[in-house]
Amino acid sequence: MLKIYNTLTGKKEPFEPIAPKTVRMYVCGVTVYDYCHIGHARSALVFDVLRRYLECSGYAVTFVKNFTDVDDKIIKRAHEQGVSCDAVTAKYIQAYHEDMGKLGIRAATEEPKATEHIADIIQLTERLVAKGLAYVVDGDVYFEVSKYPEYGRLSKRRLEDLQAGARVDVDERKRHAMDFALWKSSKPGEPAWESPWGSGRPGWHIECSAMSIRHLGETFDIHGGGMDLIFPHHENEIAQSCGVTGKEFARYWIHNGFVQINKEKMSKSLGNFFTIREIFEKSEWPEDITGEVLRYFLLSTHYHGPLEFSDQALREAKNALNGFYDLFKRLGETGEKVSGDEDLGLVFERCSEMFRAAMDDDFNTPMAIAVLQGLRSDVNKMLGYGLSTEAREKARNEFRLLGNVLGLFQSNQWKFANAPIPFRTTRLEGMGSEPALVQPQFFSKSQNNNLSDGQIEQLLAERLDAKRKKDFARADEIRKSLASQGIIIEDKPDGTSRWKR
RNA sequence: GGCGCCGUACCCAAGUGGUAAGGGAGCAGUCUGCAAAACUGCGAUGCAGCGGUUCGAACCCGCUCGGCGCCUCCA
Repeated sequence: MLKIYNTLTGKKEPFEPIAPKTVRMYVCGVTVYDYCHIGHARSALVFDVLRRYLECSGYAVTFVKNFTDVDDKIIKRAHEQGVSCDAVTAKYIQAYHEDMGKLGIRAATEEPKATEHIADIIQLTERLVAKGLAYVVDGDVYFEVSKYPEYGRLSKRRLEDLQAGARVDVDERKRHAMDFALWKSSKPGEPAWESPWGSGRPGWHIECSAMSIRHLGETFDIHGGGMDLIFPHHENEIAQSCGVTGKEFARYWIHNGFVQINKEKMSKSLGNFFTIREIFEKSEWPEDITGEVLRYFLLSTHYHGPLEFSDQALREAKNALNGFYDLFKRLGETGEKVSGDEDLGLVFERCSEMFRAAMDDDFNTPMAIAVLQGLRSDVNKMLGYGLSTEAREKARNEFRLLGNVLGLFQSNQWKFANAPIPFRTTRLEGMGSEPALVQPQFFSKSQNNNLSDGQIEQLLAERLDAKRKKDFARADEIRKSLASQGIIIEDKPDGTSRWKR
C-alpha cells in the first residue's frame, strides 16, 4: 500500500486514486527565462521517479508538467537581450528538454504552455468575477482572498498573520494586501491578448489552474512542485480553482525540499547555483555517466528533506556506483560453477519486496538504494560460490529492472576512473568577511589519447606472458603504464586479467 | 511578528513508540607474486540539550539551543 506525505493534511496518508488504477498528476514546471540549475533538476527528477514508480506499480499515469511562458522575468530578459519573448521561451524550453534529458528524465505525458491556454485563463477569470470572488480595477483583475474562507489551508497561514508581516504594498487599488492578480493590463511592448477587461496578460498562478483543469479535469490526484511553491503559488491555485468549481482541486500535494550549498538554498539571487549544463559541459565523464552520478546523488536523500550539494557528495555517489558496475562487469563474464544459482531467484524476490516496501513508504529512495546495496552485497557473495553464465545474465537484468525505477544501472559503458569533480563548494576561510563560495575550479578536459581496446588487449597479453615467466617487473611496468592512462587491471584467480577504464 | 523544514557515527543518510539500516572514508584480516576487486571483522550504551507521558522514546508532548526556508520572484 503506497503512502504519501500530503502537505495539505501534514500527514502521511494511504494513496487512493480517484479512479482505480489511474493517476492524474500535475507538476509545476519552470518559468522559462534562464537555464535550469540543480535545484530544478531535483524537483524534475523526484517527480519523474514518482511517476515511474506509479507506472511500475500498475497505474496508468497521466502526467502533466507545464511551462510558464508569460511572465515579468521573461519580458525583462527579452528586453535585455533585444529579442522577442517567444525567442526567449523557445530557447529555454529547448534547453530544459536537453538538460533534463541528459539526466534521464522522461518527458511528461503533456507539457502545456501558458500562452496556449489564454482562452481558458480568461474564462476562469470571468467566472471568478461573476461569482464575486474577483474584482476588476483599471483593466487588472484581482482575486479577493477574504472572500475565500479556506485561504491559507495548504500553507497553514492565517490571513491576519500574513497581513502583519506583509511587505508594505503601495498598490492601494487592492482590497487586501494578499489579493493577487489574475489578469494584468499590458504595457506597450509586452505580450498582450484581448480580454473583456482590455488588452492584457495572465497573472502568475492562474495559468496552472487553467492548464491542470484543462488536461486533468477539475479534480485530480496529485499536484506537486518545490517547497517554495506552497505559498503563495499553490495556495492561490487552490483558491482560484476551488473558487471557480466549488469542488476539491488536487487531493495529494507533494513538495520536494531544496538543494543547498553550504546550508543555504541554491538560488539565483545568492549566486550559489550550478546549472545543469555547466556541470555536464565541464564533466570529464561521458554524458550518461555524469547523468547517472547526479541521479544517484539526488536520490540518495529523501525528497522531502534538504539536500546539500557538494563536490564530495558527487564523489561519494560515483564511488558507490563504481561498486555496482564492478559487480555488473563480473556478471558479464562467463561462469561454470553453479553452486550459487539456486539462491538467486529467492534473493531477488526478497529484494524486490523490500524495494517496493521502501518506495511505498512515501517514495523512500534512500531506503530503496540501501536495499539495492544489500542486493549488491548478496550477489557478490553468490558470485564467490559460483554463478553460471545464465544466472549472471539474469542477475544483471534484475538489477537493470529494479534500477530502472530510479533510472540507475542502465549503462553498458561505465567509466571506472574517477575524473576530478569540476567545481568546489567549500567556503573560503578568513578574510574577515562572510564566507564566500570558491568559484568553480574548472579542469581542462584531458586529451583523448586513450588506447584502443585492441591495444590494451595486446598489452594485457604481453603482461600475461610476463607473469607466466615470473617477470613481475615487466608485468608491473605494463600495469603501471596502463594505470597512468586510466586503465585499471584486475587479475582473476585463473591467472588471466580483466580491465576497466 | 506569523508559519514551516532540518539537527542521527569522521562525512552522507534511513529509521516517526519495541531496543540504532545502508553508503562513502578509515583501520585490521582473508585472497593475491604484488595490486585491484570481493569477502570478513572493527566503528554511535546513544540520535542537539533539558524536562514530561509510557512497561518502553531518536520517534509522542513541552521548553531551550543551533542551522535554514517561506511570508516579494523562486524547484
